[in-house]
Amino acid sequence: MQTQALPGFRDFYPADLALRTHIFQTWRSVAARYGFEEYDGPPLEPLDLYTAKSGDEIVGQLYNFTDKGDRQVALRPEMTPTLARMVAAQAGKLRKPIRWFSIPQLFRYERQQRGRLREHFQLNCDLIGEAGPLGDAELIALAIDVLRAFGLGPGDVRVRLSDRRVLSKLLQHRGVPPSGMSRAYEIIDKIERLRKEQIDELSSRPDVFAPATVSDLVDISRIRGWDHLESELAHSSELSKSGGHLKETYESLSAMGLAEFVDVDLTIVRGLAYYTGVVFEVFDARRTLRAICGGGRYDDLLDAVGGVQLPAAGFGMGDVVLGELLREKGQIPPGGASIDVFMAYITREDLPHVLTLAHQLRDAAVRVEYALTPQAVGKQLKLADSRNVRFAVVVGPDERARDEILIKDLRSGSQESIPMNSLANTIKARMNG
RNA sequence: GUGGUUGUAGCUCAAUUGGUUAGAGCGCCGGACUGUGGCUCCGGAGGUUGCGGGUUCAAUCCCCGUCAGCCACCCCA
Repeated sequence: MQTQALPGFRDFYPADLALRTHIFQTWRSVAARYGFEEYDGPPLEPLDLYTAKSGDEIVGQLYNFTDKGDRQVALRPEMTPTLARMVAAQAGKLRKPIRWFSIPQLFRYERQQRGRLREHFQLNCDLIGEAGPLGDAELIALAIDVLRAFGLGPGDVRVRLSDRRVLSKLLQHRGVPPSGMSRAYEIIDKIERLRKEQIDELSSRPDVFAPATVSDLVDISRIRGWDHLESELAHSSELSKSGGHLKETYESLSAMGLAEFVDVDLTIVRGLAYYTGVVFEVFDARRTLRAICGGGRYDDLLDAVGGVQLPAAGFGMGDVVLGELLREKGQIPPGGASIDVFMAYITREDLPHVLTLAHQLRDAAVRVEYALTPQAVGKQLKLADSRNVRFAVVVGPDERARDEILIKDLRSGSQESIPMNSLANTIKARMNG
């Protein structure tokens, strides 16, 4: 008998599930502010939904198997292919732009590390049928507002914003040939994680992006902020034109008052091959955790998956790293009481009255608990206290003789006798008070 | 998948160079307090020292394997 969940999988005890619920509620409420509608798809998909796009090597990272109908299947590692299929199937009847979000549980067969499990939940927001920069800005603003709703500010989280079209033009301008572009992307992507020796080593041998050099790549990777980038783009009108979309995206965010969260930074490339334009990631400001959120524009994917030409952009935000950051920042809401009233009784003869009254309260939507095994009153109140409950009601022979019960406010310690038949009204009145 | 590192009670951590019965705080349970919670005091339960093997008179400690966590790769949700 296994005593632990599988590696990379989580048990959600009530306190853990409370945090998860808090995260999901916040996600849903902010997505709703932007007019996004929730959808879902199957957690199990045909394997080739993923291999067609990413190649066979992705299989090593998937939970895949052959089902009893001899189908090659996989637990979904991401939502975008499912979304692309769903949208493509009904592209003709859906009003554009489509604003959809989902909170899928995703799976990945990889060695786990902190912030990276084999299973997680991810908020996915996608905007389909809009090619303009305002669409990108809308998504980035949504991501930022989600984090703001969790109590995080620009000192806590940073959006790093790039555009592959701009990066591509800059690389081209420095002499990178089309054949060396993906290698150059790869190096830009990891350049700030490389040690100096590794950079020197790269520089010492000719690479496929010649005549551009490693120091060209280093220069580009050091561009920080829109103003800096804009001055780099001023070298040619073609370069300048390539930055138009990113400029409008940035300026839109600025007009929303969100520019203080955003750093233009071309080292954000993102591994997924299907991104075609603006890409962004969100990190904790101290950069001690993995990316909290990532996304971008993927204008060709729906065509590739479903033969429908629709521009699209989206992002994903996982619950694991976000949860760690919230814990670090003390933004985990305290657990509230699970019940409103604890009913205690003195003798067995009092019990039927407790059952009657408790049920009346429950019918009135009051959360009630009582001892299921007769115990000393002190113990019953001790249990009530550990439940963090507001009111205790004591039913005993003395009170019953007068047709009353005792109601005690466990916060203040004050108590009084009230008529038995007024319990529900009294509780409801005091709960609001 | 590769390399490194860690593993003692539910949690956080102790335990002389390998040496009797592996301890403490918090938490949990019980009592003081048989019609009143929190505070205090007292008591109790809880460990195959991750697991398996080896060295030794003797292993929590040294060695090997394995599992799990963490870190760096690979890869990226």
